[in-house]
Amino acid sequence: MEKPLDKLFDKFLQGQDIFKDRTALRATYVPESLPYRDDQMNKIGSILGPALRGAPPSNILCYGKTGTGKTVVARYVLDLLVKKAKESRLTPPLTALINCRIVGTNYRVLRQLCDAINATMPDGSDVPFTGLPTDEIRSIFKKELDSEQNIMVVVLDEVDYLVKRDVSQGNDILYGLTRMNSELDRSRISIIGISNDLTFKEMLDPRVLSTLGEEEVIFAPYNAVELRGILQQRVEIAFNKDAIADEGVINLVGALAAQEHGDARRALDLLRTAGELAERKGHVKVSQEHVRDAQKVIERDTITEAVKTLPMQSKAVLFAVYALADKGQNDIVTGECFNVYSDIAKTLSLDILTQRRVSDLISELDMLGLINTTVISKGRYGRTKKIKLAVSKKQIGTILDDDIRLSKAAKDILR
DNA sequence: CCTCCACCGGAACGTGAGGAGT
DNA sequence: ACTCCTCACGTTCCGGTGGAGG
Repeated sequence: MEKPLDKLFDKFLQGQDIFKDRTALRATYVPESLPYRDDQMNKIGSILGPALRGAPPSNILCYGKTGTGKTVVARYVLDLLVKKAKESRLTPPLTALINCRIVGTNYRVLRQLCDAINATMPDGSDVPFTGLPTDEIRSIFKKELDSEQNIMVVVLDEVDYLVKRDVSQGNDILYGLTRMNSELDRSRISIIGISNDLTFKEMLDPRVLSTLGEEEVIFAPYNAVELRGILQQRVEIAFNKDAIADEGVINLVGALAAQEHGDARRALDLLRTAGELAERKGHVKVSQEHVRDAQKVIERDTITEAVKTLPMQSKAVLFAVYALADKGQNDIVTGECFNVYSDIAKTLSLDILTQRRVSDLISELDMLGLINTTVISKGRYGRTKKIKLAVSKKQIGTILDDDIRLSKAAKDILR
């Protein structure tokens, strides 16, 4: 008698795996060479170079859209710098890579920095997640760093989030970091800021900008040809020979990603998902069909994920927009949205938030890309935000229906 | 040209959870 | 037990504003 799983596992045993090393397709993977980014690498390298002789490098700001290789270049150059220093028996610079989207507050940034240099509390215990005054953690960090003559290179990935979340606080954090050099005796810090947002500079305090933006490096999006080159490089590491059906597969992935402003991360994601789809279906080769399916899967997953992880109040607001759109309303404005939201919140026995707050939630949904909003003026009839769903009604509908509380409320609200 | 609507969005403040030190 | 932190999430208050209609 044949067990159903036998066949499946046999396939894996036969070694007809599609992937050789799928980590090569992940965003965190740093390949041995980075094609098309020589200019940027040289520039960053020449700025950081003095660190090898113990001189403090200038601060750098890197700009470029997502998936243009900013982070990977920074990683690559830093790794190489440390390696070179070790080879020549010099003290390697200390490094820290902080993602400001995740580590978004002054305290947490400082804590990460402490972690990176193994700074500890006076009694030797680890620095706590919370509880200390920020000043204190700051001085702990300074003391530890200054205990020897150190050069520290701090990479602040996605710095724009720091400032966007709270302009004055974000500026404080950056100002505090740039000013720290004048408070240190022996050591020096230099900062590499990485931003997706080109307008980010405008939000910066001039004092911060002048020190932080001493040097600037621009990362242009990859074009379709370059994307193909990158894919080619990774395919050889990630996939087994002949696992890709034909040239067209890579061309297609490159073309699709090029449409998305040349996002290489996206391209690699697409390729990996396509490979996984093929693998799961038991196919031996990745075809263009798989790539197309992968694109749908990725899009659906990101939206579903975004909606599911939304706080209840935001879901209620999103649901209000959905309900209005479902009724065939074209011009949804904040006022209406708030009214419908109030009803929903009531049926769900949620607290009813103020319109001011709901307005903020709407802006958040906009930033997440779930809705689109534009501020319009209707003259005599006021000024408001026009709201549109940014994703298909059907999709939002099915996701919201999955939420038991919401789907119950839906029956009451939708007519 | 002026008015005035219906909001926008900044600022300051309050609350309560989560945690540390004493 | 009590004080002192940070921080997410909300509220209150309010000055600001693009443009249809008088």
